[in-house]
Amino acid sequence: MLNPHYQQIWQTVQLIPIGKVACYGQIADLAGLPGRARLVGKALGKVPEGGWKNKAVPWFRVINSQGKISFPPGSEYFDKQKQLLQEEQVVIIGTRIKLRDFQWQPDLSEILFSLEF
DNA sequence: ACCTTGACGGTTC
DNA sequence: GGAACCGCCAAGG
Repeated sequence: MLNPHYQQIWQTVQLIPIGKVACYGQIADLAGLPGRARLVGKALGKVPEGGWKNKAVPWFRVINSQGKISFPPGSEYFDKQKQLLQEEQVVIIGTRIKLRDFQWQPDLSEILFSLEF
């Protein structure tokens, strides 16, 4: 039996559209876990390699509230995440992404329709 | 039951 | 913008 909170988090992350990003706290809120941004980070670190429910979890679309990648610059995962984002046209200036332009802004109906808690 | 660990967040300087 | 500081809280040991 896998941790139920992790599943909610992975499911929510799968809703982030291509070319958009979301921050940890935002995912926590949408997943019904307000105030648990750090749990989102933990959950993403435990994403099954082969995806979940036959779909890949786009972990790389989750960044912190300052618009930055949460891995140390220069680390393997930092570079990988940066590359994957750039491949879908997300613009990164220095180490920063303009949330104004690229943050996912889901509407209520979108969430209610796809989330089954 | 206690302690440590986080891919965090906001506040402040 | 950036660094220091503190609050947060489930998970896992």
